[in-house]
Amino acid sequence: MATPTLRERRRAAATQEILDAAERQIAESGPAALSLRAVARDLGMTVQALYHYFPNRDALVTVLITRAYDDLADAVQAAVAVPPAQRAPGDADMPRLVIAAEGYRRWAIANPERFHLLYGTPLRGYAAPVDGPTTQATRRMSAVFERELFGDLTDGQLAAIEVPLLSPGFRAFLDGLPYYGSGRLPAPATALLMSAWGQLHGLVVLEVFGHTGFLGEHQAEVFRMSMLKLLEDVRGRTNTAQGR
Amino acid sequence: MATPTLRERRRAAATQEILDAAERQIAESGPAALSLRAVARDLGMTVQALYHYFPNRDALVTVLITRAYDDLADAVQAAVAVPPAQRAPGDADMPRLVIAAEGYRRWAIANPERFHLLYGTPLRGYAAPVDGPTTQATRRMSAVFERELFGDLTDGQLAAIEVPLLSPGFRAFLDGLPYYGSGRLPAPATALLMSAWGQLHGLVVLEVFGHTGFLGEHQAEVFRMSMLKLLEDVRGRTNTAQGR
DNA sequence: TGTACATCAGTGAACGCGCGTTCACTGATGTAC
DNA sequence: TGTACATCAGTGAACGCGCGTTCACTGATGTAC
Repeated sequence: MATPTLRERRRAAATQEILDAAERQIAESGPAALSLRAVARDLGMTVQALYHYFPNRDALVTVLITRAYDDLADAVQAAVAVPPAQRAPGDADMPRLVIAAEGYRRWAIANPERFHLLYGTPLRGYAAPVDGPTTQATRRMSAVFERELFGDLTDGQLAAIEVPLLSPGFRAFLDGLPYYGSGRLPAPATALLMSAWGQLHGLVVLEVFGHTGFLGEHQAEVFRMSMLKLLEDVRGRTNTAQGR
Repeated sequence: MATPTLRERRRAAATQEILDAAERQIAESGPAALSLRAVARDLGMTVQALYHYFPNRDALVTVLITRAYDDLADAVQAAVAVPPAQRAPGDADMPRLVIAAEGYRRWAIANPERFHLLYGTPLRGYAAPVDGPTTQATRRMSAVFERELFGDLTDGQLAAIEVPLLSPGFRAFLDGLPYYGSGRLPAPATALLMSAWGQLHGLVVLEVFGHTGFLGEHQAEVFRMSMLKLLEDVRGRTNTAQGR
C-alpha cells in the first residue's frame, strides 16, 4: 500500500471535483439537465478533459446514482443511530421505525433532484446495469427497515404473523428468495415489509414530486401517522398470533 | 351549434392525429424523448406545420398530461363500474376498493411511459400550470377511492374514526380544506385517505419504475394484499368506534 | 351563381443552440537505469 | 544525480446530430356580397 503519488492524489481530487460539480448541476437543474459540457463549464475545464476520468457520460451517471443510493442509505442508518436523547425535540419517544422512515423522507426532501435521479423517470439514454449498485444500497436500507419493524420479535411471533391472501406459490417463492434481509423472515412478514416499503416510499414520492403540495407543512404529520399505523399493524398481527 | 365545416373537421382530425403520434412516441421512447420534430416525422409532415395546432411544445405537453390524467381516472372509474359477475375470474368477490386500486395499477403497467409522464421526473423545461388539469383528474380519482373506502359508513361511524397523532392544527387545516372529495370526511378519515393513496401509489410506482422487479409476477399479490389490509384497517377503526 | 377577399394548413429555408465524442497535440509528472 | 522514455491531464479544433422556433411563401378552404 504505497503512498499515492502526486498524480494519483491529483487524479482523486479531480474525480471528486467532477462528481461534486455534477451533483451541483443536478441539484440546480435536475437530473435530466446533466451534461458533460455543463460539468466541464462549471469546473472551468474543457469537456474533453473529462474523458480522462470517465469513459463516457453513462459511466459518470452510474457513479452518481451509486453515490446517491449510498447517501440515502447512510442517511437512514445515521438517523436511526442517533440516541433518543439527542434526537430533535418531539422525536425522543418515537419508535425507531418512524425515525428511520423520517430519515428517508428528510433526505428525499433535502435532495429532491437526486431523489428524482433514483426514483424518477430513468435518464434518457441511460441503461442501469442489472443487479448493480442499486441492489446493494437498497438491500442495506431494507435491512434497516426490517430490523425496526420485526427486530424485536421472536421467531415464534414472526412465524405466526398472517396477512390476507398469500397464495402457496407466492409463499414458496418468498421463502426461496435469496435476496432480502436477515433470512429469518417468513413469507407473510416479507410481504408485510414490501407493503410497508410501498407505503413509506409512496408518501415520500408524492410529496417530493409535488402531488400533495396542498397539504403544505402537514405532510410531515400524515407521514408520521402512517408510519405509526404501520407499526400498530405489525404489533396487532403479533398479538393476534399469540392468541391474545 | 352549426355543423362543423370541412376545415374544422380536418383540423380536429389533424389535432387528434398529432396527439396520437405524440403518445405513440412517448410509449416507444419515453416522455423525455418527446419532441415536435419526432412527432412531425411520424406523421410525415414538417415540424412547422405543428405550430398551426399548438403554439409551442409546452402546450402540446400540457394536453398530453391532461389526457393521461383523464385516461387514468377513466380507467379507475371503468374498473369499478364493471358488475362483479362480469369481472375477471377471481375478482368477483373482491371489494370495490381493490378493484379500483387494481384499475390504477393496471393502467400504470399498461402505460408505463405515460405513467412516468404523470408521476416521474417533471419534463425538462416544462412547467406545469398551477392548479391545472392535474388537480381536476386527481380529484376525480380520489373521489372514487374515497367512496370505496368510506362510502358505506354512516356519518357517525366516520366521525368516530381515530388515527394516531393528529395535531389539533392539522385537524383544523383538514376540516377547512375545500379541496377533496365529498366534503363529509372528518379530518382523521381524510388523513387515512391520504395514507392509503400513498400506499397505493407507492407500490405502483415501485413496480412501474422497476424497483421491485425481483418479485416478478407476484407483485400483483403484494398489491392486492396491501389493498385488502387497507380495508381491514378502516373496518377495524370503525368497529372500534362503535364500541364493539 | 360568380367573384373578391380573408383565413388557414402546409412547405422550404434558415437561425442558433447544446449535446457527446474523437483526434492530434503539448507540457507536466513519474519511472528505470 | 542525471538522463531517456512512458504515462497522463489537459487543450484546440472539429464531427455530426437533433432540437425549438421564425419567416416568407403557396395553394386550398371558407365567406360576404
